[in-house]
Amino acid sequence: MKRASTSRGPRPGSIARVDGVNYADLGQHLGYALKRAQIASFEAFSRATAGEQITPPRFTALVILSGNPGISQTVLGEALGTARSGAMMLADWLEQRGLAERRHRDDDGRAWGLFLTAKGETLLRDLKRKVKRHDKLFAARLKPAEHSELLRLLAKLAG
Amino acid sequence: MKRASTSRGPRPGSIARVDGVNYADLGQHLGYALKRAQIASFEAFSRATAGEQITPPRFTALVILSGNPGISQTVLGEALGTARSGAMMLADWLEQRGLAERRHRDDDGRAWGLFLTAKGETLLRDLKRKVKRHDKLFAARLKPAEHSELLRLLAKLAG
DNA sequence: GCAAATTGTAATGATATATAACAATCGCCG
DNA sequence: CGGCGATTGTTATATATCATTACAATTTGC
Repeated sequence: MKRASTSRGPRPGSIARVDGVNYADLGQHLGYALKRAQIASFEAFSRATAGEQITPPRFTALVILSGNPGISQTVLGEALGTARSGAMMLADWLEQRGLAERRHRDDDGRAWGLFLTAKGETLLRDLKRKVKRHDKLFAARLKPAEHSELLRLLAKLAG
Repeated sequence: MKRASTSRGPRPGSIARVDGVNYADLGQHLGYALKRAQIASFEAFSRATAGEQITPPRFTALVILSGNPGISQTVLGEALGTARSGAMMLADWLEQRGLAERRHRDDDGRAWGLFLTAKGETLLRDLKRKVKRHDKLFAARLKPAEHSELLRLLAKLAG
């Protein structure tokens, strides 16, 4: 459906810094700082994946499928932090575009295993490259040491 | 409406690390790391504001209103990164609980100025204290120096 | 075998938020 | 002064995401 982008002002959700507005000590709040950074990162992601209809959850699903061939939809949902039904819709979406497929499982008649197709693998490789490049571009404001330090701190924070 | 919280497994959206799942190099992606950290932070925020129906955008709106008395709804929307209609609903919500009020503007017959009420100021003071305390608690995994370094890097990243 | 739990699925609902349309008002420019 | 475009607040509508609930098929444990 492609985002319209006909809007004039700052892109929705961008939390732009507006001139003349006093933001008080908002920057001291971890949550606010994280949100702002995440939005900036999301914009970089969008630029990287322009054209394709890839969202962060879809990208994550591709990565996890690639690293865990035959994973069940329930486990995929847990890994993504969504309800089973959410994993379902993701799987449907991937399947419809021929990026993944469901295969019957021998050991369990209820469950289906999810597998990336060759097309899915190819797309993922391409996406990873683009995302990494844009990540680097986007994080160019940081020195390399700062970049890795940030990743370390975020991981530590997320526990 | 208060979240149901009847769910059994990991809280939706938590992106829990699931045993036996291979996450590949997901942790190297800034966007993923940010999201995970933000979710953890959001949970801390929810704990801090349990009882009240305060969401991060509402909290941000309170802070901005406090620092910018008489701000217009359009500017508030820009500062929050939402469409005007979103700022509208936020203002409605705040007004309904007596936390803010709209006052006519002398200089512009179309625009309304937004002001925190005394009740709003009081609530904000209380919230700030709680949020700050939980932020610290939540960020306890980081050393104080790391905490401030993280804030600095995030701000630098968000530009 | 049979009850309970699990899996995938479908239908529904909630929520947040963007988009579009509209009236009132302002500001500019002739 | 008059009119036209832009802006503000507002409302209604659409959309996207995601949880919740219910259900059939199947597995597992007793």
